[in-house]
Amino acid sequence: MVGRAGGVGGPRRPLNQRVAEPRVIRAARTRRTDQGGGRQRSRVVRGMRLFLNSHRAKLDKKGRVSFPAEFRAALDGIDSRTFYLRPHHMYGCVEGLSQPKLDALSDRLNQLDDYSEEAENLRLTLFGDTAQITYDAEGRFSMPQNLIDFAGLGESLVFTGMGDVFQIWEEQALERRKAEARQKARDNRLTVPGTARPPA
Amino acid sequence: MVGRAGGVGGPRRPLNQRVAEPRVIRAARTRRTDQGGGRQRSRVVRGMRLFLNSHRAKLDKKGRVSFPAEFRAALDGIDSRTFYLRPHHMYGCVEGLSQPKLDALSDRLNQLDDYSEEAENLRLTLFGDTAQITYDAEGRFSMPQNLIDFAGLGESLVFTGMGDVFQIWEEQALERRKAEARQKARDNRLTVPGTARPPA
DNA sequence: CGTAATTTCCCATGATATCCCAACTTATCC
DNA sequence: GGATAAGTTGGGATATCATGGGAAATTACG
Repeated sequence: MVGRAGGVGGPRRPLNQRVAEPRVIRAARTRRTDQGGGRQRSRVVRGMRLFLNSHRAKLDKKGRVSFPAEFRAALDGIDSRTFYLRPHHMYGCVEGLSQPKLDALSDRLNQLDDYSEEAENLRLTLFGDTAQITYDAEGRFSMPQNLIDFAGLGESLVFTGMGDVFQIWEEQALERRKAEARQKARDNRLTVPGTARPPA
Repeated sequence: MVGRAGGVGGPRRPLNQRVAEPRVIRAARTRRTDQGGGRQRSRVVRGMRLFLNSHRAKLDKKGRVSFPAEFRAALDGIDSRTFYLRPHHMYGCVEGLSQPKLDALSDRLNQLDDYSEEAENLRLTLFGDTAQITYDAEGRFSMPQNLIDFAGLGESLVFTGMGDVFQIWEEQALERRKAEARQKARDNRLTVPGTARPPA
């Protein structure tokens, strides 16, 4: 995997980019949350495309970073330039969420009893360090300093699509995390739960 | 309720003055999260944005503090400069509520039996020390002395967004609280309950 | 009712964030 | 291979935010 070492050379295409494919990803659009019974973990909002692939980017002197064009296109599907960034609670990276994703989380948290300890802990963890971000006409946004510090972001960082969310990593930390994920996926033979589940 | 330390006199409004009666807000628990069209949030009034992130602020010599611009923007969605502050009954911080949130609480408390012990305890806890606050044209408000004392607020304090409410903490106390919440979230793998639930 | 204290309103300034413009690089199309 | 479009990068101007101080208005007290 080569890239912009020292600011010179290297293709600008996303990391591990494959040959050109149609940009519309139909699976996401046709998935319906009303299929099947049982628990529904998340909603897919019509028009929103998935965040896919990994994209290298740079922080400049003013703390600005270019939001990857494909991620902008994903948000374009819901006519939005706004997303949310928060320190990940499990990994040393920044988690990115779209407005619909945040709204879905917010809706579910609102089902909890006010002033329960569970609600207080979840709200603080999910909202207490979550920054609302809007990218500008050039496709850039200012990365909050506390997130730079938390994830150890340097000049080079990587946006990693995770479907309906994305993550932002320091490059080396991402490599370690990916290796761990691959190993665990192999160990567990990587089963993906279906959507229809019998009641508990 | 005593007034400003070092000063004289109590609250400006008579003790038993009633606040405006709460407006009717649909009970949150009976509304189903909308899975189809636009974003609708239970218990959240349309136009009101979430309180997010953490914002450091300072108390000045006159007891004024700048209400964070993003929180002003959140209230702007409902065309309001008014919010409510109360000592949190679970943590050593100040809780902030919007008018709609206070109204929603009031509405739910109105479902309780009048003069029941539960209602008396909840009403006193939630309303007995709640101050109505309006920020001025510069975005500042005067922090009530009893809240400064209760939360141990010094010159530096932090506004923390919790979704539909916010909290105001002394900086070190917030860090401890956040660490606790993150640990609890990790212990529970930050599972946020889904929306389709079997009856209890 | 007069005076003192407190609160609210108004104005100015410095710092920071956002917006705007231009240039460069890379990818795509013909 | 050249032209064009798209994406990225750099810098400066402008707008917004936070802060400090004082004047005016309001409230409390004797």
